[in-house]
Amino acid sequence: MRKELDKTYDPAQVEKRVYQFWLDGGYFHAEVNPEKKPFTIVIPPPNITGKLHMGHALDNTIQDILIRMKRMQGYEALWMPGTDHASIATEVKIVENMRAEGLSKDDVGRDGFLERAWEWKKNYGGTIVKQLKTLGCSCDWDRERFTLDEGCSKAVRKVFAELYNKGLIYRGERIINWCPKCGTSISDAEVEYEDQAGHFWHLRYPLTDGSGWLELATTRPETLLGDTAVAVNPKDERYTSYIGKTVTLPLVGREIPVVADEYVDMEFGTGVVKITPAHDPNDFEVGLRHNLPVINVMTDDAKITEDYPKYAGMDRYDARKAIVADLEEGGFLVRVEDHEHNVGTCYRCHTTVEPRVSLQWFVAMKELAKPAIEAVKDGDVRFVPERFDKNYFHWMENIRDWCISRQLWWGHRIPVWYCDDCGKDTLCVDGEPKCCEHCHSENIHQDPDTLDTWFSSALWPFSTMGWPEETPEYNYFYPTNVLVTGYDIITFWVSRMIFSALAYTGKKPFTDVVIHGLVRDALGRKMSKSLGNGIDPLEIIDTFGADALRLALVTGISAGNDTRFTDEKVTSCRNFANKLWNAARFVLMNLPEDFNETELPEELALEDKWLLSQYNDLVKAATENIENYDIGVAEQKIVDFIWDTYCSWYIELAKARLQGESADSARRVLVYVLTGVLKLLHPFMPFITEEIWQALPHEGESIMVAEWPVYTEEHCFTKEAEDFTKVMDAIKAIRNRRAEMNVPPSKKAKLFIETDSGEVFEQGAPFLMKLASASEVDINVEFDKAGAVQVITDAAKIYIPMAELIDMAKELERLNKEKDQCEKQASGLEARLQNPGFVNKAPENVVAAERDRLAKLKERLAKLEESIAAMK
RNA sequence: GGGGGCAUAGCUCAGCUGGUUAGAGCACCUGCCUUACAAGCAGGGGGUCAUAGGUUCGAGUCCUAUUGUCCCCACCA
Repeated sequence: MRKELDKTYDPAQVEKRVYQFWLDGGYFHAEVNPEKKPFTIVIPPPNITGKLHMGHALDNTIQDILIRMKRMQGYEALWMPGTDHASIATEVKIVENMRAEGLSKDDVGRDGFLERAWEWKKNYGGTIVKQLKTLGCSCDWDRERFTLDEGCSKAVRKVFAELYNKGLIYRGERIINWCPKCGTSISDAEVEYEDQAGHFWHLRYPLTDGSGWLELATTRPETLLGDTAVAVNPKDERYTSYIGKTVTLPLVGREIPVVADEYVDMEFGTGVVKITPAHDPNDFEVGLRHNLPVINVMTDDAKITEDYPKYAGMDRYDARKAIVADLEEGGFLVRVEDHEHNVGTCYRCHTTVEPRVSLQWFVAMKELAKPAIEAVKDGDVRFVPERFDKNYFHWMENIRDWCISRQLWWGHRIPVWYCDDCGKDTLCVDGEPKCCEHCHSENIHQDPDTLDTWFSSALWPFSTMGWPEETPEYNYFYPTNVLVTGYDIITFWVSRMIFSALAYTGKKPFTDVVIHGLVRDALGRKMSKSLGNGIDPLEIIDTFGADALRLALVTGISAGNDTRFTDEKVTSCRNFANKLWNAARFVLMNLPEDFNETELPEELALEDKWLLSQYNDLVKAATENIENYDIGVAEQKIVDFIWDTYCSWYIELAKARLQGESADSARRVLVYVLTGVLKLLHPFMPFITEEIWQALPHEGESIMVAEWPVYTEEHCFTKEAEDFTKVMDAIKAIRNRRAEMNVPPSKKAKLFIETDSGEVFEQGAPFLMKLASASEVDINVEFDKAGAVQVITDAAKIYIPMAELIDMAKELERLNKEKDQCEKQASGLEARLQNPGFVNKAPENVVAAERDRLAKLKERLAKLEESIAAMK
């Protein structure tokens, strides 16, 4: 007996089972296969600290849609999964956990800490992977990778060594962004700026020679302790005479020079700037130009150093208060203004960063950026939508050296050892060096720092393929085809993958970069922890099913634009799943037990050809849309086809046939087209489509590996489709009229049709009876037209004898109104067609279409006039 | 300061290289338990496509300016 489906689709009892079925079948696994063309996507590796949020859900749904379609199209489709060790995020988490036990990093030591971190990774690192599985992602889990696993680490060390040997990685004292809370440097990209209300303190610094003072303004008075100069613009005549003199630093008493530097904006403030090279990036530059000393006044946790006993140990903000008070007392404070300014904060913890001079490792970016810019300019790597290349160029063209060392323990340790005797570096990418390679001293120690997380994610597209080895996977699957990610991560990750890939593999990492927007809440707000407006995808899956969630996420999306997630959307997607489910139930209920046909019948009826024609067009359009990454458009077309074309029309049409002679061929068409649209829908809604496909007559093991439908000339039934549209138009027009007159469907009425397409309407008669409440259909026969309702379409004039229901005056009014509209349109068209500009310059097909339209309008007008005349 | 997005029905959004009468979903109104589905069916109302110019035979679509709004980058202390 054929499997009975429940009346309502219940995703909960389907999804787990189906996913396991796929896993058991090994359908997600891709292998090097010279017979097939490869298609590869690498997953943006989620952080092991992460929980699946809507952003992941969208990102991975899009990837799954692409990879599932390509797999069905016969590509060897690899979706490479994995996770990111997320140095700061994870380390912060471990530290928090330890704090709960009353322990600090120093208490447990480096090895003890790493042990805990790996333990944590073991316990929780897989959470997000499990969650991706509930979403239905068809990743090749056999190949799952981790940025800190042996292979990735090897790639990291290899790259470090290459850059180091080329002199592109260097160690130096630079001003960097320091997060006092995380206790580490962070790169420029990791700084987020936010507006904060602050103050502008106007101070005066007395000239050492006692000839007066210079007034300047600052937003950070506490950095005064580290001032090593005061600067003015060389062109500023007000201050020319001061250049070369010295001022005495208030509270500190240090004598510091007045220097001239272009950097100073004469228009801003007083035109005098205090220079603190150790705590401001611009001041640092000024300091370099004028050979100024760099005086660091703060500790790692942003407290004042011991060098200033009065303020030592004070937090930078407490020190600010104390210093301002002292300045005021000393008569150095002129006035205080309110001042709104942008301050940099740590992207992980949002603590205000402290610019700080320290010894760090950097990657020299200028040279690496060049080919990366070229690759996008030449179109080797393509952003979708294109406009994001502007962001990319801007970033790449103005790039500064990348600070890659982090004062953290969780990550790839810098493979450099320092000699305690000669002071030189020894690089070692394989294990530990025995001695210093310069003086052979055994007194060496490894750099304690680790690398920026993004250093390893930058290698992800090829480190996961086995690089630096030339593995079969690397040769076959790399470069990858598509990268799918949000616009918020272009600079962090995408740009770094591009330059890394070009520099180390000599190949681009991927061809297309598909950018999607953010998933916002129903009010258009960013989902955030602090607002508490986040929607948990797992809860949505529990309530509505993974398919509904996936469909809701891609409904109406367009590349690069944000989308809103609303209850209504996911509800209607769930409803769609149910609709499809019931359509399938209907088809199955009408299949005899021994029915196993998957092919079309020899003889196709008019409506079959119409449906196949529509379906054929859908196949072409949807495939092209997905290939062009117009996921939202493809989704809409497929859903519309299923709901409207297939369910509302064809199933209803089929009902008129299923009891009769052509039942068998109707069944075959139903099954054929349903199977086809299930395939088209499968990338979007993998679970329900598999469940239904299995219940239908089918060949093969799983819809996942069934053949993707292809457009075929054979099913271009243009003429038949057009003919059948005439019948549909008539049905719609009749329904419309009956609804307007409030005639219930139960009240059947005779139809008299006058038409030039008699044969078409003969074939359509059963459908007029079923769908337009006709009791009988007479075509082109004589009858008494008096008192009949008249329905006019392009192809026919239909009379419904319902004298008792008609208000003749109203009927006449309606006909006149319709006539007026027709005339208006016709005269507009005529004007256009008489315009020589239009006729001569517009393309032929456009002109022809307009002519055709006018002809149809005129026919219709004639019918209307005739009807009006008859009523008088 | 530089760059970019968006502005279309009450709401959320589609609308590809300019070409019929601008679409969908939700909401709203009317009528239906029509034997797959009330998570459904049939029908309906509702838009001077932000504003002002321009290019064109033809503009929601291209150009310029304006307004509003959001974002990214820079960071004048």
